[in-house]
Amino acid sequence: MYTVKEISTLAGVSVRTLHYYDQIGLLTPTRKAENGYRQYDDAALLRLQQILFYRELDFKLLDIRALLDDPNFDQVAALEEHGVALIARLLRVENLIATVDDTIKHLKGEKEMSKKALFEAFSEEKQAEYAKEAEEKYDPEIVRASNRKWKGYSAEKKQTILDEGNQVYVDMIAAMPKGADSSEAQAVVKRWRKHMDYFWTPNLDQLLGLATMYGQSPEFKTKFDAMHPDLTTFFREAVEIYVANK
Amino acid sequence: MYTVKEISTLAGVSVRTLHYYDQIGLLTPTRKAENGYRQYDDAALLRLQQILFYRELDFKLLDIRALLDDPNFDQVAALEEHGVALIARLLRVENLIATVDDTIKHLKGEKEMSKKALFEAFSEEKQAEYAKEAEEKYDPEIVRASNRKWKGYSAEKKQTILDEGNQVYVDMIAAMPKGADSSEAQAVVKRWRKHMDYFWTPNLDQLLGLATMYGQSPEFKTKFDAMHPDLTTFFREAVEIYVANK
DNA sequence: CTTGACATTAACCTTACGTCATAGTTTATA
DNA sequence: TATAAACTATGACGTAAGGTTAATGTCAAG
Repeated sequence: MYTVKEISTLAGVSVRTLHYYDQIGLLTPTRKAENGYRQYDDAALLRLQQILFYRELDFKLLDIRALLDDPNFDQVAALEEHGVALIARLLRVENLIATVDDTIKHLKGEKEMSKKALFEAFSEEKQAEYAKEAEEKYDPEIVRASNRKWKGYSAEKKQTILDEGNQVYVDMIAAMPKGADSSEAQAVVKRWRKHMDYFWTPNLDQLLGLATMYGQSPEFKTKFDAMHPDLTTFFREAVEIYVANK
Repeated sequence: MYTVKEISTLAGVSVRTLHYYDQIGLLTPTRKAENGYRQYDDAALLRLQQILFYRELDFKLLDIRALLDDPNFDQVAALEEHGVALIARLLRVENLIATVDDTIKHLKGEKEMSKKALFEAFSEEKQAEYAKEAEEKYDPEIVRASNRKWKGYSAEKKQTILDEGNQVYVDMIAAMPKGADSSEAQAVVKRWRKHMDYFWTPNLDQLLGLATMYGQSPEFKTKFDAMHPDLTTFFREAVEIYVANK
């Protein structure tokens, strides 16, 4: 048997919260001692864990109560639905982070930003985009598809594609003196994106992730460094700008 | 001059919200017409945009008011601080998504899970971990440091490191018949992680990201496929298991 | 026998609005 | 021009999930 304090520290919730959960009938103590003290057993503790789990998923407490008390409730369906919502949330947070970064740069005078760009992160279209993208991202099928795509090419085709890739890097080096934000560099990024399409179709986030990884893997770094010492940095910068300007 | 309704639809907020913002002095209308109607100009619209921006970052409305009204407020500092909080949020959401996936599998009977694993996502240690990781992730210095590290090696050293890397992949292929969760495969992953250390020190998230990217970049995929057709898939699986077991 | 840690209930406070209710104003239409 | 539809205003209450006192009771240790 645990006291409120014990449960409180074990589960990391406040005593007030336990009182409240008792009050709304979400988690009633196993029994009450003569002195009126609440007492909880292991089953109660487990139930609390479940409550916390769903609470973290932004379920309302009363919904959680209904869910835990109704044995007919389809937990899997509810979770899957919430999984998509979570991915949308993830995308929104990622977008916010990018906006924060951009705004800092903007305030430091390192970056020009239109009012539109500054605030489009929470437009309705963006929200819809998050939702759509979330559904795609949640589908593991999409990853498998990209693997199938590559496997479908013949050996020569593969070689052609790789050669085309190398040409992109060569052109990128040529564009370096003009700056990462030059139309030349941006055009190369665009071609690179198109090139990636032979394999899979990365979204903007993934595109940036790829460019970043190019600078973070020893193997790649070596190859790029051999072509030009500043290529990885420049490449990432150019992609960053490309992504920022959508 | 805009009416409440116009602003409301333009900015995607309710009329009630505008009333409320007026009430707390966060966004007072440019002027009030004789009939008492609120009227807003473009400046007000811009201020509303700023309000929405900070609101989205979870600032309290009264803090936003203070922030926007005080010209001495250090916006950059506030944003940077909030950037870290946002990354922590991102990590938490990522963890939640993983937990949801696992829980679904668990409910479908596809996966064994200890009670501990089911609920560790919101333990205090985890929260602390998020915060710490967020600070690291947010610090751009860390990226620059990894570049410096690699540049510091001599040419022979670099070659040695790359050879060691290839040896890791060869050993990984050798471990394939035992399964991705075999101690052999896991040991190779551990070595790979250590190997990466020559270049930078990825955290678990980044490790997984790297393994994923290996399967998503044509260049890498080609190299790996040449060694063994299932290497990328197996490699990622093994890293996934490694990361899951921390 | 006192002190400090812990327990109880009760009641008000909080945030950022949503939701009526009531009433005046403007605009579109019959 | 009458009237309905649409918009505006203020005021007041409601909400979720507890936080924050306050007043009081209980228990183990010194």
